Amino acid sequence: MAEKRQLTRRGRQRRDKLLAYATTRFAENGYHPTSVSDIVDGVGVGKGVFYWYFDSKDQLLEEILRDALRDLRTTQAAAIADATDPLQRLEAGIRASIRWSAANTDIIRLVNFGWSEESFADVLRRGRDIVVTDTAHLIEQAVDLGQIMEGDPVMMASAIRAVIDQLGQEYALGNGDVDPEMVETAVRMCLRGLRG
Amino acid sequence: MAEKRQLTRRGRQRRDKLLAYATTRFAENGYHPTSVSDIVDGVGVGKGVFYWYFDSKDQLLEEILRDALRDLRTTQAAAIADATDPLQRLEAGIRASIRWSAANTDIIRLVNFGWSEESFADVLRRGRDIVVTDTAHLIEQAVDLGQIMEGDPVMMASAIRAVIDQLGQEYALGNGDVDPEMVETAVRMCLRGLRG
Amino acid sequence: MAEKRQLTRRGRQRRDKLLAYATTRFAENGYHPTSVSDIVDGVGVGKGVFYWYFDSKDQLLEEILRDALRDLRTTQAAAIADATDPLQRLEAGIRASIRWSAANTDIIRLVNFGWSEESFADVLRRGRDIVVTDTAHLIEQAVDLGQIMEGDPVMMASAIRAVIDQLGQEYALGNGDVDPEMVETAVRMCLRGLRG
Amino acid sequence: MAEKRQLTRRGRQRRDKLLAYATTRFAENGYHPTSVSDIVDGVGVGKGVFYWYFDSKDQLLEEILRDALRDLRTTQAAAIADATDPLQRLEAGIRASIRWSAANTDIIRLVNFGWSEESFADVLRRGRDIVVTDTAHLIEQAVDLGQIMEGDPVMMASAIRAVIDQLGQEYALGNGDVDPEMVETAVRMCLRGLRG
DNA sequence: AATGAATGAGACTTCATTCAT
DNA sequence: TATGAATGAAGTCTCATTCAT
Repeated sequence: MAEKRQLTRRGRQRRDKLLAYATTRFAENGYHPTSVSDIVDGVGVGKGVFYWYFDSKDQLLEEILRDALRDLRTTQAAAIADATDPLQRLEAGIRASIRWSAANTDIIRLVNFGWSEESFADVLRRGRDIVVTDTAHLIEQAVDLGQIMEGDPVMMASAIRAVIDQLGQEYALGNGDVDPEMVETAVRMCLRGLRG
Repeated sequence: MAEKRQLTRRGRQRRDKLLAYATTRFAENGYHPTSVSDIVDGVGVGKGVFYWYFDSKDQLLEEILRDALRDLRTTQAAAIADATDPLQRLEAGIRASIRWSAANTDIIRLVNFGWSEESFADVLRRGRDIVVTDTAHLIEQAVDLGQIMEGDPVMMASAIRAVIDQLGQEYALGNGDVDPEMVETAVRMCLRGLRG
Repeated sequence: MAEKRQLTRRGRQRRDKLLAYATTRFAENGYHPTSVSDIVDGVGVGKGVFYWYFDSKDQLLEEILRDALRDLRTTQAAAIADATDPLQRLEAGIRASIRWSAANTDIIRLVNFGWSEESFADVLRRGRDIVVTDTAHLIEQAVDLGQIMEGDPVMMASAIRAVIDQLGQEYALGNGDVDPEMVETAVRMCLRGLRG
Repeated sequence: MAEKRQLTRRGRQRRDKLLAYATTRFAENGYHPTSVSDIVDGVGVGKGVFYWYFDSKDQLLEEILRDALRDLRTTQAAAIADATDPLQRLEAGIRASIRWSAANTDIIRLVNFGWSEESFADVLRRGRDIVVTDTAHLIEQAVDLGQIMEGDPVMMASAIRAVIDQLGQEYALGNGDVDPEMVETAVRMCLRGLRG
C-alpha cells in the first residue's frame, strides 16, 4: 500500500528524509537497537508518519538495500561505458565501485548486517548477484582475450567485490572522499592478481 | 560473575553445548531474532541455566566472537610455524585461514553481524587488529626482502583478509571442506597481486 | 455539529451511502475491526468527508441503531393498524417483525454487538423498550379479554422478540425473503404458548 | 504453546483468575475496549503473565466461549439424565438452561458479542450447533410420540434457545438466582407452543 | 544447581481524529 | 467542500532478565 501511494513533492521529501535518517541511525546504532521511535523522533515527526510512508521497519531496510544496490549498479554501468577494452572496463568499474563504497560507508555496514538475517539476505542475494554477474562477464571477456588468467569468473568477481567493500569502507576519509593510495592498492591487488 | 565461576566437568560441557547451539542459531536466524528461550529450549535446559553460565545474551556473543578470533590466530600461528621465508609463511597463513573460514562459516556470519553494532564491533576491532597486524608484519618482512611491492602493509593485509573471509564463506562445501580450486584462486589473487 | 448540518441533495446521498456501506461492513467484519479508512476507501471518498457528515465512528453506529429501531417501530405500527382485535394485532406485528428481521440481518447483527458495549446498549435500551412496550400493551389487552393466559406482559413480549430476532436472522433467505414455514413456526411458538 | 503448558496448581489458579477477571471485564466493558493491560492490572500481575498463560487476547475469548458452551452442555446433560420421557427431558433441559443462563449472564453477553466477529462466530457455531442439536433430538423423539406438533426440530430448538438466553439474561437476579415466575413463563412459552 | 513463572520496559503497529492545502 | 498527510495515544505482544520454589 504505502509502496504505491502517489506522493506530492513535499511527501517525497519527507519520505527521503526518513529514509536518509534511518540509514544513518541503522548504520551507527545497528538495525535492531534503532527503534521506529528513534527515527521519527530524530526527524521530528509523529510515529504514524513512518507507517504512512513505509509498510514496516523491515520493509524500510529492504528498500534501503535494494535502492543502494541499484544505485551501485547504475554507477558502475556509467563508469565503464566509455572504455571498450574489457580490462580497462574492469579497472574503471573497480575505481567507480571503490568511490561509491567510500561514499556509502553507511550502506556497506547495513549490507553487512543484512547478510546476517535471512529475509534481508534474500534481497541482497538478488541485488549482489547482478553486480557480481556484471563483473564476471567482463572477466570472461578478458579471459577470452587472454588478458587475464583462467579461473572461475564468478569467484574472481566475488573476491574483487570483497576487496572493494572492505577497503572502501575502511579507508573512507569521510564526506565521500577516498585515500587515492588506497584506490591504487585495491586496483593493483585485483588486476595484478588476475593478469596471466 | 559467571565469567570466573569454577565449573565442574559437567558444567563445562553444558556451557559448551549452549555456546555451540547459540552460535548455530545466531548464524542461521540472526542474533536478535534468536531469543534466549530459543537457545535454552533447543539445548533442553531451563532458563536459569543460561544465566548461571553467562551474564547476558550480549556477553555470550562477545565470548563467541572473542573465542573465535583467538582460535583463528592460534590456527594461523601453527600453520606458519614450519616455514621461514616470509612469502611462504604468508601463503601458509592464507591457506590455513581459508580452511578455517570454510570450517567456521557460522562464525564469519556472526562476525559480519558483529560489525553492525558498536558494542560487538569493539570486541572485533581488538581481535581483528591482532590478526591483521600479524599478517601486516609478514608483509613488511617480505617487502624488506623485495619479495613484494611496496605499499601500506595494513591495507594489504586487510584486503587479503577480505578475500579470505568472502571466498571461505561463499565456497565452503559444508562439513568444513573447501573447494581446492577456490583456495588456489584466493592464494593467486592475493600473492600475484602483491608480487613486484 | 454534523448532526444539524443542512445538507444538499448530493450531500444526503453521500451520507446515506456512507451509512449503508458502514452498516454492511460492520455487520460482516465487526464494528471495531472495521476502520474509518475501510469505510471511506470502500465508498471512494476522502477521510474528511466522513467527519463532515458524522461526529465520530461511535456516533455513526449509534445513528444506525437508532434509525433501525425507529424503522422497525414504524413498520410494526403500520402492520397492526388494520386489525382491531388484540390477538390479531399481535400476530400481525409478529409477522411484520419477522419479515423486517429477515430483511435486516445486518442490523440484527449490529444490535447484537451493540448490547456488548454500554454506550451502545444505552441507545438500544431506549429503542427496544419502546418496541417491547408496544407489544406488552397488546398482550395486556389480550389478557384483559381473556384471550391469553396471565403473566408478566413485558416478559412475554421480551420472549417474543427473542424468537423473532433469532429466527428472522437465522432463516433469512437473503435479499430480504423469508422461509414461510419459519414464519408459521414463530407465530405458532409465540401464540399457542400464550393462549390460555 | 501456552495451550499445552503443564501447569502447577498455583499456575492453574492464576490462569483461572485471569480467565474469570477477563470474562467479567469483557462483559462489563466490551471485548475491544478492555485492554490486556486492564486485565493484568486488575489481577495485579505483570503483562507477561498474560502471554505466559494465553497465546493472545483473541485466543482467550475463544477459550472462554468454548469452555462456556461445553459447561452448558454438561449441565444440560446432567439435568435431563433422570427423566426418560422426551417431553419431561425437554422441560428439564429448559429449566437447567435458564438457571445456567441466569448464573452466567456475563457469558451470554460475550456470546452475543462473539456473533459479531467471524473468528469468534466460528467457535460459537460449532458449540451452539451441538447444544441445539441435542435439543432438536429430543424434539424429534417427542414428535414421534405425538407429544408435540410437527415442524422443523432445529428451528424449534433454535427458538427455544433464544427464549432461554433472553429471559435468563434479562431476569437474572444476580448471584445466579432466577425469578421463579420467569422460569415458568419460559417453560410455558416453549412447551405450550410445541404441544399439538 | 535447576526450573520456569513472573516481570515490565519497550518494540512494532494501528487507527480515530485533525487540519493544512 | 474535499483530500489525504499528519498526529500520537493506545493496543498487542516479545523478551532479556530475575527470583521463588
